Amino acid sequence: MARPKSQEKRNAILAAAIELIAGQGLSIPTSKIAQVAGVAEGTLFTYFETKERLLNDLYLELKHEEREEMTRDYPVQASLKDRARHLWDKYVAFGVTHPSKYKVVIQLSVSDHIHEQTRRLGAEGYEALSAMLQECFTCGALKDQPSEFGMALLLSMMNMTIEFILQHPSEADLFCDAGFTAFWNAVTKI
Amino acid sequence: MARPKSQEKRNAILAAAIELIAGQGLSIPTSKIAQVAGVAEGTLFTYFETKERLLNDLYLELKHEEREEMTRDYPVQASLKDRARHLWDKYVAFGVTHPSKYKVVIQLSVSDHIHEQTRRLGAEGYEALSAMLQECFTCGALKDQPSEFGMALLLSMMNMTIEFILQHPSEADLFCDAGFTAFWNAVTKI
DNA sequence: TATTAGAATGAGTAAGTACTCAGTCATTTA
DNA sequence: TAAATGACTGAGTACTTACTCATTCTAATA
Repeated sequence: MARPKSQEKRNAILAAAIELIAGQGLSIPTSKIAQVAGVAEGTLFTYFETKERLLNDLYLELKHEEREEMTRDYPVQASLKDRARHLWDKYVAFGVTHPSKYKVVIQLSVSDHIHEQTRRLGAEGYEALSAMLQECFTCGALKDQPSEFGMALLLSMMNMTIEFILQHPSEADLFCDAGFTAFWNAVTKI
Repeated sequence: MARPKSQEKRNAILAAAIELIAGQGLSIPTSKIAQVAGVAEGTLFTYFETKERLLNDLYLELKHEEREEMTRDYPVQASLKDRARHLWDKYVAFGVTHPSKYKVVIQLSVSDHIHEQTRRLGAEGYEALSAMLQECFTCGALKDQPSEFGMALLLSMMNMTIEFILQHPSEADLFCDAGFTAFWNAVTKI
């Protein structure tokens, strides 16, 4: 029987954190985040115990969004190549249309603020993707490698493509295509 | 006519910064760096005007070392594939045998501490590599892409390989090989 | 409507941090 | 050897930051 926390405020804090971290880096003060979110600094700490917790929660939130975006409308019945292409396009589109979110995930990933536990949680839920990759591998030059290798390869190539498009936005489709072709050749050719 | 600065002390400061940043991140205090380097905090500031300057100088130093390592013993007369393989092996070996240096470059790259000017300086000196890449492209699926795309692709695949090996050190050679095969297929197949 | 749990506030606090500077010392040159 | 330059030192300074807490407000229930 009391005032409930508001999802809206929580989202406002996370949104402010995204914009500020993308622009100014992880050392942005909590006071600034609260200010941009339109709440008092104390309020930030009723939603997130510590700044570290805020960063870890933010990381999970973004990873979750990424995964949702990738697997929305996944064409289960389509050919292997079309399914791979679907994931590729969705992930790249997510990064390109939300550059701040993309930058924040990257910054958090290489920082020392994200706990091992958080990383593990963020990497969950990719079973379908992993299975698909396994399938891609079966006849290609990488058929003896563990599926984690393929996953790492795919992720790094998608990230490279996003970063390249962010620097050369006028030919986004061209580079998205080129990136996928490179990946497909890397994985399926002998 | 006075006491000269010592290259040794400068190196000690940079070495301390590498180890500490690799382990604790960029927010490591200058006092700690000075302490580990075995000099007074004030001394650090006679070698580097500001912490930012220290980070930018460190970035350039590491980029330079990377490039030196890559191009040492470059087999100018060898086949295209052998030359590509040489660069691949040297770069990956550098990252794997100097994980702290590798981690620091990556952290600096995505941070907001490195100036545009510094980035440009760090990217200089890759003309030979760029020409070689152009040659790799000529008959492959990526023949219409700019050479920067190939460069970005190569770099991201090498970094992925280094990171994967650091997590699975027992089969380093296997993954180094797999990574190169993936790259070669990505770039030369149609 | 009255009660109450607990959300919201923001000035305050304790702990750092980058950088300074007055004094000391080492090295070079005249 | 003496003078002069500037490197070396580390306590001190000015500033920033994550987090607290006494107080005020709000909404859900009895």
